[in-house]
Amino acid sequence: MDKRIEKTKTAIYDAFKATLDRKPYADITIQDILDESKISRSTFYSHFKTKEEVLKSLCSSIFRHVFSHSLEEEKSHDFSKSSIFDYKHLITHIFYHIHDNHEIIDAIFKSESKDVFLNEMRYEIKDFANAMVTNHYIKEKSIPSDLRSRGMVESFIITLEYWVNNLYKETPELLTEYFITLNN
Amino acid sequence: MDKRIEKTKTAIYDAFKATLDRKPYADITIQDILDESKISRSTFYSHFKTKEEVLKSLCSSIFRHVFSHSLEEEKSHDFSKSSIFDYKHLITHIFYHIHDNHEIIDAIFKSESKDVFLNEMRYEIKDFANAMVTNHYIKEKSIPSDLRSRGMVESFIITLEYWVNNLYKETPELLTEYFITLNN
DNA sequence: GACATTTACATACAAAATGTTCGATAACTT
DNA sequence: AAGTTATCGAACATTTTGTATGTAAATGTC
Repeated sequence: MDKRIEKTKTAIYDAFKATLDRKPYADITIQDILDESKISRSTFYSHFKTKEEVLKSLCSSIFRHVFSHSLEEEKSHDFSKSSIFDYKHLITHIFYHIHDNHEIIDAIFKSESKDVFLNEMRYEIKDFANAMVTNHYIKEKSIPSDLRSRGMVESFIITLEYWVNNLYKETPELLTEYFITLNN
Repeated sequence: MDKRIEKTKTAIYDAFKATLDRKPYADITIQDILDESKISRSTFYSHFKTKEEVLKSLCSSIFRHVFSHSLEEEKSHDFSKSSIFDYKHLITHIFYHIHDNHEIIDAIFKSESKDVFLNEMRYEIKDFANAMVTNHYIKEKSIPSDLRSRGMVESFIITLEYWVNNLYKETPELLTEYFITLNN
């Protein structure tokens, strides 16, 4: 990968973050990002089409870090054979690594871009939730399994939201307990 | 209230809905709304500042209808003394009246404006969830009560989402059962 | 280290969207 | 019927967007 591309992209990301600190997301224009990053207009458009694309790309890069680090620290990645305790560890790890990125996450949570961030997160943790449901809730017939796994995704989200709003006072371990409780 | 104001506002709402049918929300401009509604530019700005304001206003008008109708059909409005069965009836009513508005809701759910809609809904049902939690989950100490009620709000949302995506195949009564199950 | 390729840059530009102002006209309220 | 208020339409400056240049600089490859 060309170094210049990475340089340009991080410059755009940084400019976006900086602008997000002093302006609501809706008011941010591409022009703002150009001014802040000192990147030329034509260069910007050779990488992104819209500011939404910048935000999505930024969010997915955050999640790449969070999940790659979380999975690294898990010995077993074979979720088809894993127990509920493996999930607990994994989830706790995820909370830990989310905390590593709390600065940008705090900024995003204050803005209207929060929903874009959360939707990206829903997409990323969808498969985990499906695996958990199919491995541990098979017998339950009273509710469709995709609804159950959507509930699991949402439980994780609101637990995270609670944590962020509560200034990360709880430990990741306690947060995981909350998450488990929300899903019986 | 001046009739002209209502006329203008519904013209703007209708134009917004019509435009949403053929364009993604992000691409809609105020100019589009002006063209579609035949409302003059200066008139628009005397009512709304942005298209986001239009959307929010539209959403809250939908909820006003849904909830006012739902509450009308409930005999007891005193939630501090109501049982879990009263809530079941109320929730079922809400699902019924949501279905009455399914056309615009379907359009919104397909667009990026879905999040604005859902946030408006979260705000509207917050108090119900709080009431349900404080009346029926008092003893539970294993989880903060505001987290519990946030979970209740989100359970409602994903149940609704499931319904919409499933083309309203289930009855409101069954939906309510799903909702209850998601909250133990 | 020289070379071909890719990227970034500065600038310019047309088209579109935004937001505000104003006086004339029409519709509403009381 | 009179006075108030909303709409209209047109004009306008400003901002934003998106694209198209040719040139300079950085990069990866051999």
